[in-house]
Amino acid sequence: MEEKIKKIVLDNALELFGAGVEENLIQFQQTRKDVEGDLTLVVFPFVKLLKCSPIQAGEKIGAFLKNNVSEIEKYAVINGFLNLVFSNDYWLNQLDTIYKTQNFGFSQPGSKPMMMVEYSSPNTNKPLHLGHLRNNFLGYSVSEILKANGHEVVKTQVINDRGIHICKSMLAWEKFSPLNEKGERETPANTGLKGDKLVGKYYVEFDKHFNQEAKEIIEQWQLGDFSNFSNDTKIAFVNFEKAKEGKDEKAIQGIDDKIKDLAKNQTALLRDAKEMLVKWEARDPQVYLLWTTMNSWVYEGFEVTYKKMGVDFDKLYYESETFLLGKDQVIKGLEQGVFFRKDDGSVWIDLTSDGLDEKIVLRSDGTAVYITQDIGTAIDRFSDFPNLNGMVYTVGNEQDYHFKVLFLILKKLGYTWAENCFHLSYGMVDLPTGKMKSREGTVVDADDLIDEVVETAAEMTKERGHLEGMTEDEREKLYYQIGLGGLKYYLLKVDPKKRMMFNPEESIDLTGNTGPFIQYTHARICSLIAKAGELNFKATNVELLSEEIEIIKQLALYPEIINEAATTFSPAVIANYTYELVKTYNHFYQSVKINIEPNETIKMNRLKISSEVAKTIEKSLKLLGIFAPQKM
RNA sequence: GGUCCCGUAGCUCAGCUGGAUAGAGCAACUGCCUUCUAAGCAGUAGGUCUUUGGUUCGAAUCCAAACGGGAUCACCA
Repeated sequence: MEEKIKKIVLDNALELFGAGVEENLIQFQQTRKDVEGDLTLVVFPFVKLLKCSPIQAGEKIGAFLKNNVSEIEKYAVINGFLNLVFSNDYWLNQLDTIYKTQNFGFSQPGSKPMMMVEYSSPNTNKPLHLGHLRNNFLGYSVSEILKANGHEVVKTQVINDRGIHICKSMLAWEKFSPLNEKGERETPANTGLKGDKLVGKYYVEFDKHFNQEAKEIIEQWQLGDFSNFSNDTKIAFVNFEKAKEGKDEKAIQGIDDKIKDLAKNQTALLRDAKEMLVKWEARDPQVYLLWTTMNSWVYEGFEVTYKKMGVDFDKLYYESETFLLGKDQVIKGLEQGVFFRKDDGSVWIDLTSDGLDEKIVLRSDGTAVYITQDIGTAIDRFSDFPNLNGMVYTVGNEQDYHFKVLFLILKKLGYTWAENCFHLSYGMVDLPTGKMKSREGTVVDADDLIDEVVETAAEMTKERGHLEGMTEDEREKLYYQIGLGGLKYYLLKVDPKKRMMFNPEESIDLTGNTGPFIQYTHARICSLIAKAGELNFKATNVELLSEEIEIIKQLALYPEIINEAATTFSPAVIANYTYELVKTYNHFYQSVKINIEPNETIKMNRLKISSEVAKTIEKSLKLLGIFAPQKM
């Protein structure tokens, strides 16, 4: 409709304004809710052209449009805004089009280029936590939204399964796990612990002993005993201690941290962990066996958690397999002159002309750093999927700089697809008590949180739900759908880019802008339709109420909303739209008779509207990874 | 310190490609279930859109600075 009006205005600009007009002068906006109208044209841009008041300009354009666009029934000018009112027929046609269109709002599958979405990408040394939940829900939802918008999508992750952090868990398990009566160390099988939890426990265990050993070393130094340490260490320590004199508390804290780092670097534990990493890289059979064993425990645990979260992946990449991939690319880039080598043998890229720094891409000993493998993995993915057009990396905003550098390097290496790589940079999740810190035990565990949320949903649903006729299994499933739906909605309704506050109490709320509120509206419509008897949604000629037009208006926006959510990679756009739609519908539901409407034609039309709302809710929730129960 | 992000009601968030009187939810207070699921609806109250300048017919929205908060600046990942 906007296009139609725009075209008519452009075609008749000479007659209307006595001059041609630029297309961008024609600005539409949604009519304010408190004034009558279905679409608003901003007339300010034409005032200069017409050399008259905004009101006169509006009247002139309004009269012209009313005479030339059959769907426009009337118009009114208020404060330089031309409010157009569309005819009853127009809205009936809109409703019928929405009803008849398969998957209204979605684009033809495969009509847009193939995209890869990376999300989750956890370390395999500890269980998933609240931060991973935001990451996973976002990545999964963005994938679904891109599919809805016509893209083919490959969901992926790169599993951080190697490195010093993994060795720490392994070492701690070997050193500190108690033996049972059979002489076995702790395993998921003999403890009943979930694999990722068990490995995580030993990561914490490592840290505990690590800190203890560092503390003892510092105490030894403070007594002036440097018998087991190098002269450099002694000098460094003495200098730090000197530097503390006369400083304020904050500065002293900073220096103490540096002393602690110094001590940590001297611990036997870290030395052993590093040694283990070297052995791992040399494929030492014993270390490799330990590594595959403990990783397999973690994967079993992760699988349970992913299933609970309702996310999945099409293709997995393992860092242990990809970490060397980038080295060849670096050598190639070195030949191309993209990179340069320093005297010590390390390889760098100079990004100062792009406003960034120099960045290392290969260590002096020839080993790969983090970004090296990311270069390799990206290129590898595009060769694995020849039709791949772009990639979305769902990674927290603490890595903004990393991705800026990565994309720039790929571009400089000559990969044109680098322009289609996007860092979906999401903000941290804060708790009311502050930041999550694993060391301080303030991390919210993903499994525990989901269990709690489902438990609460169960209690509330037993209290107020409509559970009659449901089996125990169906009830359990419903509690899960409501609990998890609430949690997902809570994490997805906020703009991904923004840091957000996670309030445990609010996350299980059922009222207001929440998942269960939306699910409830869906269930209520399902109940209406189930009780309505035989349905007949043929196009009819009825006089629509303003409440009904409001709903049709919002339904008609759906294609735009999906497109916006897809191009901005923002599930929040879907969440907020769905919430608005549900509010509009609930207002209608409470003030208008539906099933109890005596006029059959009007009743059917209201059910038709209700049914389209239910379908839209169901589709939207699915885009967010949330189920829409029929009864609750 | 350099770079980047953020600052809207008591709290959590929408609105930000400039447009009308800045919106929701939670919390507080009032009403509405003999009628389709009250996990609902209607209403009251709550604002210096951090501040100051600039651009503009028009600024929460764009630009600059200040203040406040955060992230990042490893031959870690």
